[in-house]
Amino acid sequence: MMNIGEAASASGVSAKMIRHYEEMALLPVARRTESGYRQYEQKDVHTLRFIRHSRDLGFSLTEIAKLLSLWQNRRRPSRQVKALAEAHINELEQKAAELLAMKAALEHLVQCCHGDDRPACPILESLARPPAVSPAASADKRRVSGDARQVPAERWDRVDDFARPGHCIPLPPVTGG
Amino acid sequence: MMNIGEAASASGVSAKMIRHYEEMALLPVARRTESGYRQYEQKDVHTLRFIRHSRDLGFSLTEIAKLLSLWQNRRRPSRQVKALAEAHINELEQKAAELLAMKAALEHLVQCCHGDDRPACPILESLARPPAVSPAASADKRRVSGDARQVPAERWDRVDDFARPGHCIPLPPVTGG
DNA sequence: CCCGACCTTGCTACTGAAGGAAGGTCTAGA
DNA sequence: TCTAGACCTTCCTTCAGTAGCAAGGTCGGG
Repeated sequence: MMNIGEAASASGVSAKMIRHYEEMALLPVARRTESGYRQYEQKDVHTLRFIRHSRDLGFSLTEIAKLLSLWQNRRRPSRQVKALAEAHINELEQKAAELLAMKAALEHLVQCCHGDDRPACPILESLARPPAVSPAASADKRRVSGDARQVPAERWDRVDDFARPGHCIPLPPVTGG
Repeated sequence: MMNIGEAASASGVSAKMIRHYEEMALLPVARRTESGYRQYEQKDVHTLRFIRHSRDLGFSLTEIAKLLSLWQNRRRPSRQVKALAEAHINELEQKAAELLAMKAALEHLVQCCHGDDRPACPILESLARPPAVSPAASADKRRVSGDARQVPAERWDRVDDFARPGHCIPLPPVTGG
């Protein structure tokens, strides 16, 4: 039996978050001493560790709730766990891919930029450039966009506008002025 | 001169976010009609596009503010822009690496899991496993963890605990029961 | 008995980039 | 004139926390 502080240090989850998780119903309501201190046992530390590890792997609290209930169900089919994990792997992969696409696009721009004392900068120019309008668009332009509805997406939201090859504008070499 | 809706559809930034950016001082306060409607011109649309493109590349609003001021400063050294971009590339790379590390750790677990109707599941087992305690730790254990101070970090926060090889516990093949 | 560490509840406020709803005003077209 | 819809403001919600405050209760040691 231990207080919340000890459970925290034993599990790697802060006391604050333990209370938070209890409130979120991710953890069962802790037993209390007469004076109201939360009491934990080894089993709870295991649960907290489980949560901590799951968060370290990027699972959301919703997913962790599912994992916990599978963990605590002795008759779970491991199929379900695996499915959950695989879904999460896909999320992770997709997010990483997005980041890497941004990185690639930006790297392309960076390699075009001289990065010297002159103001000419293809990075800024690209950021300011209107998106390449496909010839199909451009007709209707009146009466779009209600207030909070998402913008009609002419062709917004592609990173790779910036990865189009061939827009490195050669600058004259620095001559010293 | 146009209203916010038109500026939104012309720039790819929602009306909502235009107001938000104005409030955040990312945009100058817009002129208004007598009735209070915000008025925009082409120049503002360019700025909005710049912001939109920057967000597409994952820049934070803080970084965008810097980019904007460089963009609007005709005497900027492109060096500064490039430095900002390169710093962002590093952030992107690091975040992607984190996600991929999580993914790798999870993939390792997943490949250990039979994913059938039996309950045995190395994924759950690993999540429940205490972190491998380095022999150096374990001495002082009293008086840790104030309430909101971060946990003393025995050796929490490593994803790769889960990537340790050699804990695939072979399960007898399914025989049908 | 007192000190200091620990715990309690409950609140606020912040992060970042929005989405959404409520309730009111304005404008354009029929 | 009426009405749809664009616009206005303000506040709430998301996600998973972090951080801090207040104001108090509890526990152990000296």
